[in-house]
Amino acid sequence: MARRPRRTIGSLDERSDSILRAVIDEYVSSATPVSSGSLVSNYPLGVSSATVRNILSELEALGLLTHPHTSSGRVPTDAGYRYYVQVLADEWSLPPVEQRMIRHQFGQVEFSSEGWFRLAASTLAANTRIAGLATTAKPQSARARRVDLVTVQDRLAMLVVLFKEGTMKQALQHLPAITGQAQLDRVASLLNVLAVDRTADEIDAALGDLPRGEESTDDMDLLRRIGEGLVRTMREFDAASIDDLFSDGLLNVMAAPEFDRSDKVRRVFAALENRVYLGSLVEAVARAGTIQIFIGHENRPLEMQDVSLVLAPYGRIGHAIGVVGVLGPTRMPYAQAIASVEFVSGLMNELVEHLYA
Amino acid sequence: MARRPRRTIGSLDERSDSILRAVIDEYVSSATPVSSGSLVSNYPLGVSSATVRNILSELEALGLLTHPHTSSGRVPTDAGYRYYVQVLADEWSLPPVEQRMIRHQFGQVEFSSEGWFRLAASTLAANTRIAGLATTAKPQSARARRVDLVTVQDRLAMLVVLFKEGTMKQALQHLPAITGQAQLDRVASLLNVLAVDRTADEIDAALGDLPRGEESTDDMDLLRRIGEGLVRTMREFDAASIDDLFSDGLLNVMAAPEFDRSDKVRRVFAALENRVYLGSLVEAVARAGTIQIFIGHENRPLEMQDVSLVLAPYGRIGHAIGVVGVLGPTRMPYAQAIASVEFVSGLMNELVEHLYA
DNA sequence: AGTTAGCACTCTCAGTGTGTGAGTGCTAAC
DNA sequence: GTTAGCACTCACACACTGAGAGTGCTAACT
Repeated sequence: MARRPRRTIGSLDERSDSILRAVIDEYVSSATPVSSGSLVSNYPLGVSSATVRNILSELEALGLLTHPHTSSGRVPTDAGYRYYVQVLADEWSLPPVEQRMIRHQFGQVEFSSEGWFRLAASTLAANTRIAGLATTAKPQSARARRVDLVTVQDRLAMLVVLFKEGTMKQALQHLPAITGQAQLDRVASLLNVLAVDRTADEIDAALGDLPRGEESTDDMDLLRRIGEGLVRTMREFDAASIDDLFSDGLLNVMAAPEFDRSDKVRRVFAALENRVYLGSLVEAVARAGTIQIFIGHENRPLEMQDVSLVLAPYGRIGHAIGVVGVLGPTRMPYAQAIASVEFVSGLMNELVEHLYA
Repeated sequence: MARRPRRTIGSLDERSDSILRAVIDEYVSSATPVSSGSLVSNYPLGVSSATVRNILSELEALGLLTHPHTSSGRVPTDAGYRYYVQVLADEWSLPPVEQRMIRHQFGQVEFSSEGWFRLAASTLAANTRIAGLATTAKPQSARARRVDLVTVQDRLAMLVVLFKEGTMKQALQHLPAITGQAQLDRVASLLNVLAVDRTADEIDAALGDLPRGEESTDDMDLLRRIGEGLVRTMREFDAASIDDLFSDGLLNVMAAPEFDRSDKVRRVFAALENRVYLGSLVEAVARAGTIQIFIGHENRPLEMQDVSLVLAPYGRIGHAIGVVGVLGPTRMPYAQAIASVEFVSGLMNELVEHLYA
């Protein structure tokens, strides 16, 4: 042990590193506990299985590996994966062929409000063989780009808000009196003057500044009323940390042997349906401004503790931000996942940049 | 056998009916093969288990029941369920308390493009303990209610189409030259004159009728170009038989014992992700104009052959039609499912009627 | 000292019996 | 036509077994 540098958590000697890397690579691809013997025969370690065993038990003492039972091979712990992504996996990058292919696909798809997000999710799923996720780009405080009013019934109108970031919302508006499309058009153009390029708070303020009192006309009343509806709609939009979530390849995850029984799968799905935790992750990623990895027990909710997520933000800091990433069993190909997610988020960045330059 | 009326498929005698009903009810709630003994002790049949056994084997000979193995109880076949929904289950209806509760919930929710559909799906899921489904109401040939053009970049505009039925689509439009919002507004109002209340084909025809040749102005060129984009967008919308599909309670289905292994669940999910078959079902239901039930092997795709669907249309025939329904294991509470689906589809009918009167 | 061969030990896993209980189908009596 | 009685079948749970994989330890080697 004197010939090798001393090891502490966060910095093992080179040989331990390469053995840990080998264990994880092997386990990720085989999904079965890996034995000392299989390591020496499949990896150029240059030592015997006995030596490997010694090191394996050191790694186990450090908490990076475990033992399902006495006579079985080693399995990485969450801490092992964490060390792997932190120290061992920072070199990998997506092969240029794949990069070109993905770029090409993104070039193909027409923008259609969802097209890119679906594509991002499905690209990630196809590339990593686990689940791909993508959220729409959402600003902290959305700005209106255009507001429209359309009659639905005598006293019912549809308010359509198109945001600067490309998404839109619609809401029904009850009207105090029978109102024709002509009047709605007038009010809509007033509302546009008031609202375009503004946030909910700014529109609210502008509404307050409107002349009040005697000279108030029908149009003015309606403007105020619908303006309030607009502010409410925009505030609702602002409040959510995820606007829309696209996923693809959940079937890949279900196919993993760790999810052979459906109750395991169910837990993951339950977690995905409850947007609260995902929202908090998205916020964390947006705040960090860079790729983040959440491994197994690092996830708060019990039902997410045997999955890992790799998430990266895209968009413009301070403006609209969305997140793309993958979700899979803790036993996932982290290096590849990281590379893919980083590449796709970079691509999404370019697209956003290009579209809203 | 002389005292009882003769039995053929489609009309059993009363006692056989009630025993079949008992078998199915029992199996639906217990999920285990039901024995002659459990029937006599849980249902007021008034005969001994031996007699029940005789009838059970008759029902089996008719193909309505099976035997997993010699010494086990009976399990309904798909044909058994079919007989059940056709002959035995036509009396059940939703208790008034539930009806009021559901009505109330629908009253609560603001219309927000998706609200009702989500609610329909989740109501059905909650009520039947299986998965609820709802598609948006989609016309065969959509009519535009309003068209909008918004600048995105110098040579890029967003075309927003709001349909009469409440849904909307957006698509990017490349422009031949740098174009300001003012010009886009002019073109949009021309386009509205041309397009409002018209179908894709009608708009296409109207575009053809536009004056051609020398006097063509910038606006006219743009109008033609964007009009074509509009027609394309509308035709795409028309082509799909499902616009949007909302589901809730898939977790309920996963919890069923028949889906304990995740590969079974996977098949169902795969089937749901592939919209083609679902689209064909939706079309069948819309064509029939009334509730339709698809049991197990009656479903074409292999991966759907151990689930059943109960689907009912809503909307206005000839106009927009959507579908609500449930999906669950073939072992589902059909009577309750039928009642719930019929009630919710009725409710959706009212809402549509009210909104687009 | 670090490394390695050898070996005993442990534990899973697949295969095999075995007994029990549930549930049927048949038969003969009612 | 119905039913009690009974033989028969079969899944299931349990225990046992041997084989194989893989470890941890020890003693020898470099």
